[in-house]
Amino acid sequence: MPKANSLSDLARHLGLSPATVSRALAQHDAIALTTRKRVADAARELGYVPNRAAQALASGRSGFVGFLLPMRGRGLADPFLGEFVSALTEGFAAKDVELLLSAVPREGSELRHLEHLVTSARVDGIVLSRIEQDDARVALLRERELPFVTHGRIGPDETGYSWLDTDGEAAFAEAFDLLYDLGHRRFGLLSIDDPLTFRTARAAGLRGAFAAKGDPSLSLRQVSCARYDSAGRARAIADMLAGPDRPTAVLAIADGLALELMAAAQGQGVSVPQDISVIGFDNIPSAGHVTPGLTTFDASIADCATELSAMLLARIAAPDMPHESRLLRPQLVLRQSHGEAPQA
Amino acid sequence: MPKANSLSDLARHLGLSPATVSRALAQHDAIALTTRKRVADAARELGYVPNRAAQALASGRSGFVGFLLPMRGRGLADPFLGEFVSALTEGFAAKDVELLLSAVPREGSELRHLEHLVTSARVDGIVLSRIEQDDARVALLRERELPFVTHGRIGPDETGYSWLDTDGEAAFAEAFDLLYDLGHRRFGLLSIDDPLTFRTARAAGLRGAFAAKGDPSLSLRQVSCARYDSAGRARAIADMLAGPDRPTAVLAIADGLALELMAAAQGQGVSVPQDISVIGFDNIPSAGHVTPGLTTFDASIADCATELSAMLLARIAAPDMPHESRLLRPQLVLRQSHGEAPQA
DNA sequence: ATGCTTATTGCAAGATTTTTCCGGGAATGC
DNA sequence: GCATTCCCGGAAAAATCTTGCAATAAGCAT
Repeated sequence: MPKANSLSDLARHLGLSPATVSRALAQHDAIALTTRKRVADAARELGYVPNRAAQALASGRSGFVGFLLPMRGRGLADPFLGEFVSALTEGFAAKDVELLLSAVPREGSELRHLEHLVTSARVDGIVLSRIEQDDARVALLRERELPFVTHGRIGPDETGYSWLDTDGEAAFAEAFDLLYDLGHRRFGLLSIDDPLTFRTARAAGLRGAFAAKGDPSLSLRQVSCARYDSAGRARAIADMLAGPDRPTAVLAIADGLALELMAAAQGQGVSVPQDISVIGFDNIPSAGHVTPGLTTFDASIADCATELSAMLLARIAAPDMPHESRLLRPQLVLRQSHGEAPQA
Repeated sequence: MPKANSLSDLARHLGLSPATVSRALAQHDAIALTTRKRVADAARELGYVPNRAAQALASGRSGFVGFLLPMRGRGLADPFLGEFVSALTEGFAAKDVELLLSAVPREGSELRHLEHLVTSARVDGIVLSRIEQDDARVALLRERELPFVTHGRIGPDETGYSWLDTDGEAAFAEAFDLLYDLGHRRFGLLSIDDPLTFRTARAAGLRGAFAAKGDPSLSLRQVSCARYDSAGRARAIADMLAGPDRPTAVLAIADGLALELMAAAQGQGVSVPQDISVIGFDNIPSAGHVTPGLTTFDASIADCATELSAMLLARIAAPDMPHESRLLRPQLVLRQSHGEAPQA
């Protein structure tokens, strides 16, 4: 069995021009159906597979979508990164698009890196996550007119780009109400310093629900720390648990923090949930494995990724369509880390 | 500031030929150092970034490395996938190579998919994992002479390709000896049905150590299940725990199984480690979060990935070098899921 | 027959870079 | 001063596919 390695090989073998073969394989309807079939059969027979680089150069479409991976060293990968990229990859595969992982160097500007990625024409679109206030990456991509979607959004009512977000505001309000109804009055919010917008939304949700009660006996202790600084986290957690008037209910911005808080509390004889209730966010696998199980919100990261991939494919196919957005309501997973407020 | 979008733009601007500019940017020593510097400065100034597709077409190098991602649906991604691809991505980034994630469709041959990937010239190399007995993918890549490295190996003494593996044989022998010294005599091996070679190696390690004792009071109960069938796993675990002569020490081929076994045991009033000792493999995050903490082996997946990326880059740079291999000794992480054998 | 559609296919020009081959100028040695 | 060597840089080909436009063939009405 001979092999056809290039389009012209295949064309010669069929007695057709390369142009016709190219269009036949792409299912152009300018090509007779019988010809298309003949070409497809021959291609399969001869094991012809188009060269992606040539395709990209000629068509201006690379067939890749980019995702930026910030480098931060051992054990600091997002716990749901695997699930997220898996679902993205699968979503794109339906349209024969592949996911390109691009490492953002530890020091050096992520924006520069993104610009490089875009101008090298390596990708037809970008999935952006970890959205910040005034995110310069969003501005760059809009200016360059490269299709992109974001996981998270800058402000509450964005219409200038396509985004998907989990409704952290509603979630934290729901958590507050749940705990309030269980008698809690001294609340804590364990947050992060990074200017990621999900932090703001969740905090706003909590504060909104808090203010809505108009209950003068309510108090809120807010503590935050740098996300990837374990000493800083320990300090923040210690602050949260310090003093006789420490909160009886703590909302943590992410499960990782919630788990560390639970461990620290138990380490100093404060038991969960009898003395302190803890609610997290994300529902990472460990949340179900600790004792007591961590009550948290499931943001169904894989569904987000699937949805994002569909949104991005749509934008790539029709860049001038109006922007879409989706706000997903995270699901409260009730486990054992919350309970009634302790008697004063 | 003008923009140079193509090599000829830049060349025109500099009054040089595209050829010279190309070579200058690639640091060929046929180009005067002063010229190289002048070109580099102009490129930075004008924001020139080479088009990757054109580069790939002309040079035959895509600048991408492929990794196959089997699709199996929600929540079934490997728990260390995130860490693995993160470290791979970072390792490749040093040489400006990016990682391409290619989704292997749920049904449909992985081999066909791989062949397609290779003949489309999308990637300069491949990282292969989940190595099986007589793995056809290895054979294919060798035949096609595409650089690749494997995480795992087919047989004990492979020299026909470059591999990196964790020494599961030594690890399981070590675990056996540890438990034997704690007085255990009735052993269990909880394994998987899939013909992945790490299964064989770990089982061999256990059986070798077992046989080496020559102790007639020793017994071994072996149970296995399909990896992604939760009913099957439950059945296997039930079998493992059934009967009055159930093992007092179980080695699980992977942490996921170990955790489920622990939960099942505790669910039926068998306490860990008083009644039964459990040791896993992989050290996934949850292993440290469960109660009691799971004693397991840390295969330091990120180190493996870093090493693999270096090996593959070396092969791509010099495809005719002799093959390398690395056998990494996993580290036993002592937690609380193992202990002395119960009194008979 | 003639002319007009319509349906198919082919030609040639890109798309952008790398790479091979080669000419010309400068430096070197005698 | 002449031949030889050494560098440097230019022209053109090569890599493979897509696409706009031209061309051919076939079909049909007049």
